[in-house]
Parts: sequence; structure tokens; C-alpha cells
Amino acid sequence: MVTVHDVAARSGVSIATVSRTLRAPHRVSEETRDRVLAAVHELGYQPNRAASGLRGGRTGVIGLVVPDIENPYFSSLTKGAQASSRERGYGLVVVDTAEQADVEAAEVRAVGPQIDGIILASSRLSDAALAQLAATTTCVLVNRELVSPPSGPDAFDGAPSAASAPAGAAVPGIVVPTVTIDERAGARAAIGHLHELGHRRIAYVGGPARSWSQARRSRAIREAAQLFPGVDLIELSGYAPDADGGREAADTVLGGGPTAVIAYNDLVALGLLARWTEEGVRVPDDVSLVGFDNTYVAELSFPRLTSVGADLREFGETAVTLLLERLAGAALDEAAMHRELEPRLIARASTAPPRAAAAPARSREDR
Amino acid sequence: MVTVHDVAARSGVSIATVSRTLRAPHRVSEETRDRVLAAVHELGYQPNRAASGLRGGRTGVIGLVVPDIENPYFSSLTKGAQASSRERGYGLVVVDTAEQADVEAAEVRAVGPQIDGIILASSRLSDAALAQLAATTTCVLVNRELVSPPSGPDAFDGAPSAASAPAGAAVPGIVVPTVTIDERAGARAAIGHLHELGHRRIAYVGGPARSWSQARRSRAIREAAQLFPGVDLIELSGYAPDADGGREAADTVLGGGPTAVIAYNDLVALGLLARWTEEGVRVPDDVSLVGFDNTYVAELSFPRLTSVGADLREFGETAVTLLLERLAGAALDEAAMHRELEPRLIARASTAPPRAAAAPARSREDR
DNA sequence: CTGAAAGCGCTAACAC
DNA sequence: GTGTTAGCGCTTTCAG
Repeated sequence: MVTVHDVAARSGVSIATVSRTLRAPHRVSEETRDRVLAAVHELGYQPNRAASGLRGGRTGVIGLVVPDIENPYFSSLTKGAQASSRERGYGLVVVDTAEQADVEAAEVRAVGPQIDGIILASSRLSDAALAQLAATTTCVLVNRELVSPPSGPDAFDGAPSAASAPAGAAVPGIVVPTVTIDERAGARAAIGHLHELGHRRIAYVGGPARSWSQARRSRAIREAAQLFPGVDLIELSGYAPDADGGREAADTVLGGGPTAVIAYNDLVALGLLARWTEEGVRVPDDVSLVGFDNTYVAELSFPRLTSVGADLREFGETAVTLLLERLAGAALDEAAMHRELEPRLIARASTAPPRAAAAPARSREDR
Repeated sequence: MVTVHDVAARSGVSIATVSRTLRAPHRVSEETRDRVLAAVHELGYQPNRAASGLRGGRTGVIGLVVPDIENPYFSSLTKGAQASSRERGYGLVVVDTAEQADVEAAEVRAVGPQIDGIILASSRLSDAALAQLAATTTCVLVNRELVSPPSGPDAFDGAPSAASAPAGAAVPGIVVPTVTIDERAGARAAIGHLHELGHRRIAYVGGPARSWSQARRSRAIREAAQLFPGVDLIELSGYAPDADGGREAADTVLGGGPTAVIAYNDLVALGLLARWTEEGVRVPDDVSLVGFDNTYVAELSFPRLTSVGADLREFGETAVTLLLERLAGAALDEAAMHRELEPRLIARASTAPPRAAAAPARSREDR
């Protein structure tokens, strides 16, 4: 392992100058700088982040915690975060918690000391645990909000070793920086798209009852349905957020006689599609189908899946950006605390006018 | 941040004893041990890996480098590696190289100092680069082999700053520990399965021409085809290893008149399936379809995809195991250097006897 | 069995 | 501008 000492010896300066050359080049004469950099290059010197973190406080590494890296939603998010943090010279440690809150808590504590900040995606942690974590660590929530302190503005007394209550805790509003997706806009886009095609009887196949996303998404769908005249919403919920959940819901949802179905996410949508295809129900001829999140799996099926969501890589990038701003000590105004991404509906071949509707001929989108 | 000093103060011992209690409990009296552990627990002390790594040499962190975390193959692999390393008390840093060899090289160098060892999955690095890396770092290759030194036993002269040639370099054979999949067994399973169903004219849709996996897989398929009497193999190659590649190959491959098609991987298979479905070609009625790798996407389609592959999570676990063994200084015999996983063919609904064949009635597998 | 002390590689005051 | 020095939190001899 080549250290500052090696570089110093080779370039005939002290280790301090080596460090300075790398961290604050303008504080070093041009001549020495060149010599040092040459030595750095020749020796292939690579600063040891662990050591500099130990001394300087900053480690140059941030953490990303996801419940399930196998889920295309999170793997795309991770990809975006990875690219973005690399670009800015930060390392990224990815942790998969296998959907378990206790694993999440343990991992967060374990990596805590060696990272500058952490991004929690779809955290399974309780509000209280999150509040406590936020008091200790610089963190950013993704796809989750923490609006107010767990139990009243000054209920932090009971907290064991939470060093200090967050500065803005007394002010109502978002307490931890958050990046979310504008769920209402998404729901409006989905329902609006179907409405425009002529659908009036629309079903929503919801995810797990106690999921933060499902609660939010379901409410948004209900609100959006009100906005469009004549839309009749059939709501189901409690299905697993994967293809099996969709397969399971396939028969039931058709029972309600909808001409279009919106699924909790793309995986559920693919499950619905698979089961329907098996039974001879055709998409979009017999029923239109819309997924959520716009993951890459929407491109895998026939017909390709119309899906509404933000760009997931951008989502990851935004989270990194927000975290880095916090790390740099940005002000804590609303804009700095909360970022909401605008989802777009990507119309693919799984949506079309309902069979009976007199709608304009549709161009084949899936060619 | 709570440090050894805090724990020491609280339990009335020296910091050395705290450290000892944690690293070598048997070298501490039972009484002190209890006191220290109590303090550790009460204070929520968490050893700082960066610091202990700095001092002790070992950081307790290993790296995993993948070309594309979005690819289900690698996300499952990652999941396995993550679970396995957590279980053994190691941290895992995941790096996505976006398929770029230069990014891979840079990242490997960047994380090098702060990790104990590294797993390179489907590395895009050249043999020479790999050999050099292996000389410096403890590493394990996944889905890639490095059989002999780049250009003869003692051709390391030209290498710039490669400290020392690997110890076993003079001996022919695998130079870097490797975990791969028995590609021949996989190909035999695929062809055998189709042969048994009655297929004789079988096409293989290969991946990118210059990929290590494609070369290996293609050869294995050709060899396997020889093993079964009457099998007529049509080989294509050069398609992108994703659904678009499959869509693109769909028409061409059918031109050869096969009754069954084997795809380079599951994504390609789904692309084929999607395009065929669009065109009214039915699977498995008109043509049977087999994927490779057995990723979770094989479960997403209708019909579900017959696929051959090892358990990907286990693959990830095995890589971690092997790396940890190397780290612990295991002997360098063949078994310790190379692990080959046995793939299994998971028969799902995408394969059936060819239309004309007089084969026993098949039970509906996709119900 | 326990404590004191010497660093691991690095950065940030502080001198010169 | 550059060098000297004091640690960051931890492990590990080496004494006691």
C-alpha cells in the first residue's frame, strides 16, 4: 500500500504538502504541485478514505438502504444513485434489508460511523425510530415522509440517547429531507389517460394494506377518480406487491366488470397480464391495464405496459443531490427539505379504448 | 459518537480491555466481560470499522463489483452476497460499473484501500488487468476465469508497478479464485429436456459475440447438441443480451424452422416471447422456449419461462464464502481456487412437445 | 488478567 | 509556501 509518506519521499516534500496538494491545490506552489502530482501518478497513490475520514470527519462515502435490491424499482434507483455519487466523487454503500425493519435498524447503526450521510429508500422504520435517526445522522428519505415529531413538539424527553432534538422540530411540517413522487399527479395521469380513452369503470388493484406507498397511492387514485366525470372506481387492496399478487387478483378484479385496471405497480400488472393471457382475456382489447413506477419490466411484456412513474434513475440522483446539499450545510427551507418528482405516464400498448366505445382508431403502439 | 473511551469510562476499565472484550472475549475475566458488554449495550456502542481497519489491517468490508445492478441476474446475485456477508459480520459495498471497463478499473482502485477483498462479477477487465489486480488484492472472480498469466509464465516484466507476480503463476491452471456455473451441464440439461420432449430442430439465440459468457455458453450448447441423437442445432449470435435483442431475433430465428428455441438469457427469451405473442406465434404450442440463468423474470410472463441456471443468491453466497476463505488464508488447492455451481433446469410452461410429435399428454404446468 | 503506549494513514492547526 | 505536530478510534505489543 502506497501512502502519503511514499509520495512525500518521492517528491521531496513533507506529507502535509502532499495532503494539501490533493485537498487544496491552490495553497501550494505550482512547481511543487506538479512534482507531487507526478509522484502520485507514478506511484498510483490512492488516498485511504478510512484514514482521512477518521481524521477529517468526512469519509466521502454515503449509504443507500433499500428493502429489496431485487425489486426493479430499487435496482434502478440504486443505479441512479450510484452513477450520481460516483460523479461527485463519493462512494456509495448499498444495503439490502430484506424488507426487515430490525435489519434496517441494525445496518444503519453498523454503517453509521463510516459514512457521511444516508439515504433511506422506502424505509420500514417507525416514525419514532426515524426521528431519532435523523437527530443523529444526516439522512434523506426516499418514498417516505416524516411530517412531525412522533408525539408532539417536545416529546423528545423520553428518547434515550438522542443527542439533541432536530432544530426545526418545533415547526410543523417535514422534519427529515425527503424526496417523493407526486402521487396525485400520477394518479390523475393514470385516470385521465383512461378517461380520455373512454373508460368509465376502472378498478385499482392495491398493494399491502399497511404500506406507506399503498396508503398514499390509494388515496391519490380515489381523489383523481372524483376529478373526472362519470368515473366509477372499484378498489381492491391487500395484494402482495409482486407478480403473484397480480395473478391472485386477476379473477377477482374482473368480477367487478371494469374496462380498465390500474395496478399497484408494474410487477402486479405483469401478474394480472400473465393470468389474463392464460385465461384468454386480452389486453387491451378486453381490458386496459396501467402499471405504476415505470420500471424496466414494463418493456418486457406483450403488450408493453402503460405505466406511470418518474424516471427512477433520476429519483436516485435527486436523493444523492439532496443529501450532498445537506452535507454541504444548505439552508433548511422547504425547498431544501422536500423534493417532489413529477411522474409521467408512458403510454404503451396495454391501454386502448374500451371495446364498445366509439373512439378514434388507435395506432399500434407496440410495433 | 460513542467510542471505546466512553465504554471504558462507564465500565471502569481501560480502552484496551474494551477492545479485548470485543475481539478476544476469552482473554478477559468473566466478570469484567459482563461489565464491559453491559456498558457496550447501554451506550449503544458501535465499533468504528474505519478506525479498526486502519489499525488492524482488516476493515471488515468486502466489495462487490457488477456491470449492471439493474440486470436481474446481478441484482439477485447481489442479494445473496449481501445476505451472506451480513450474516458473517462483513459489510458489503456494491459498485455498478455501467458495463465500462475503465469505470471498473477506477472503482476497484478507489475502494481498494478500504476493503479486505473484492468480488468481481462478470468482469469486463482484460486478462492482464485482472492478473495485475489479483497480485495486489484478494479477489474472487464470478462468471469469469483467468486461467494462466497473460502472456507466458514470466511475462510480468513489462507490467509497470505490479509489485510481485502471483505466487502460483508458474503453475498452469486457474490463477484467481473463481466461481462459475457448469455451463456444459446447463446446456446438456436444456438440450436434454427439449430432446426428451421430442424436439430435434433446436435454435440457439446467442448474446454479444465478444462476451466471455456467450463464448462459453455457445460452445457448451454445441457440445451438448452432439450428445443427443438427431438433434439439429441452428445457431445465431450477436444479439443484445436483453429483451430488445430477443425482439430483434424473433423473426429470424423462426425462419430456420426450429420447434424449440434456447435463448442466451431470460431477458432475451422474454423479448422473443413478446414479439412472438404479438405475431400470433404461440409458446409452447408453436415453438418451445428455454431461457438461461433462471432469474426472477422467468416467473413474470405467460407462459412462465422454462429456464436453466443455478440459484443466483446461492451464487452470490458462494462467492462471499470463497472470498472469506481466501481472506482467512485457506490453502490454494484446486478446490479452494475454483467452485463450479451445478445449474438446474426449472421446467415451466414454455416448453412442451412439438406440435406434430406423438408425445404423452402434458399436465398444465402454469396453473 | 489488565493497563500504558505506540502507531495505522491522514488532515488541520500551528509554526516557520 | 511548507514543515512539524497532534491526534481521529482503534488494536496490539509489552509491561506489570
